[in-house]
Amino acid sequence: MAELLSTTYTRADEAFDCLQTAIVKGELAPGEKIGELELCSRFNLTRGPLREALGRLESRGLLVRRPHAGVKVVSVSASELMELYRIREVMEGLAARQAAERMTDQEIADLQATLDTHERMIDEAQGQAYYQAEGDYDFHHRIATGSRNTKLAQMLLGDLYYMVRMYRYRLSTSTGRPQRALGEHRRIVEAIAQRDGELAEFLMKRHINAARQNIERKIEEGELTI
Amino acid sequence: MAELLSTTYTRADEAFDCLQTAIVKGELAPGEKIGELELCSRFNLTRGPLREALGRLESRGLLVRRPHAGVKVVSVSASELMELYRIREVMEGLAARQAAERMTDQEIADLQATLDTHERMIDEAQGQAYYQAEGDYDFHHRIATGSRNTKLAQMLLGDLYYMVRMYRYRLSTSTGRPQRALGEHRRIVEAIAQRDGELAEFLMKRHINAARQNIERKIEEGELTI
DNA sequence: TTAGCCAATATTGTTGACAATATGATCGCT
DNA sequence: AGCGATCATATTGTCAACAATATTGGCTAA
Repeated sequence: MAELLSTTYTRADEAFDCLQTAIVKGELAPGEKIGELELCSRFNLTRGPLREALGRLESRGLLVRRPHAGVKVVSVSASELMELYRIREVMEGLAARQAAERMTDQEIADLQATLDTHERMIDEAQGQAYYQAEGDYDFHHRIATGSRNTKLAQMLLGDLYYMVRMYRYRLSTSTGRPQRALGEHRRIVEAIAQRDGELAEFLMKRHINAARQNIERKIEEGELTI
Repeated sequence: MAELLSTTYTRADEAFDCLQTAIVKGELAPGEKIGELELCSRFNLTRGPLREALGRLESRGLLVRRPHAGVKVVSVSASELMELYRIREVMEGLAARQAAERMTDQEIADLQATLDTHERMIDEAQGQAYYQAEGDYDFHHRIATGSRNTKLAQMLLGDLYYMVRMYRYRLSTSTGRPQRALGEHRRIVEAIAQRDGELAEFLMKRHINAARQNIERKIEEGELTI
């Protein structure tokens, strides 16, 4: 189960994907100190590719490595998670502004269709979890790529989202407010459709700020523990 | 020339540093396809640590790797360089705002002293190049760390700065305007000293925006070619 | 009893050899 | 003569053994 992609898929890539999803899904607990050979047997890998993957993961900030002492998954504190949302706020605001300037009409139409799908899922109620977990990231993913800013998309999709998703899985109890979030999404897309970059940036920043405050409040109320 | 740091320094770290500085200084030209064994002989390394370093560099976006085809240094177009400045604008704006809220009085005093040093260097005229190359990054570096936002500092210092510095070296003819930049720096520090985060963010964004427009203009005038 | 030191051990870092694959040139065919 | 396929080569990907080092447990001494 490897040669599915047209481009050749090396063992190191496989190791990287396995470890990344394992960390994101919480199968490797934060703060857990884990040995290389244990990881090898667990994912049927050999140490060479594994070490290369570990280097990449470390450079992405998902784990830390002390020489001769082993690797351990990063444990992000509540305050650090809030800092991630501050970064998302400004970066996704920029992405929304540039997306308003550069997305094609077709992409915008697809984005609106995506929101329709999300709405149906929310109406069918059982889709709440899906909406929060996947739908939300689908929306933000499209805007990041729509910005046509390669490095921006790379940083958002490659670095930040995995850190945030890691905690979305952990505090799996959906953070609520799907209807309100959908409304915010709709207004952002409207601004993009009207090519109003300034408004799109403002709305996106406020949207992420609201999500941050929502999580912050739940943490303070003790509903979520990190 | 290796065991200088208190923490143990592995060959992979050495390889990573060597390659990174080589790329930044332009010793490895962008677009250049380079073999692993050539890199090994050039930096007195063996392939294991080298490959680990290559993985890290790739994940940071400084080079691309195609399986069985070799690595090549990324070549950033002029428009992509401008996109990097857009990202810097929002991220460093956030850094300035958080620095205004969180830097200690001592750190702010040090920052002001740093600017005095820069001013002396500019007055002594020959320091122009230094100021632009190192002094500017010293200033931005201090603010990034002063934000107390670990991930933000990591992304700015680890990813963006190396990409930008890479082109600062290339278009080595100092991009000019040191006096104006120094004045902008001073005003940013004043806002931080007054704990006015909103103003600090505004001034920082305008500062970076000005730097971007300056480069953009020089490129259009043909003074700089990328 | 506890604190500090030392050694054994297990883990990581490194190395060199082996296997798989993309590239480039040569040869044959149209 | 131009184009395509095939094969040799060189480079990368992978593996397993060796060396170096941090940790852990035990021991000694205060």
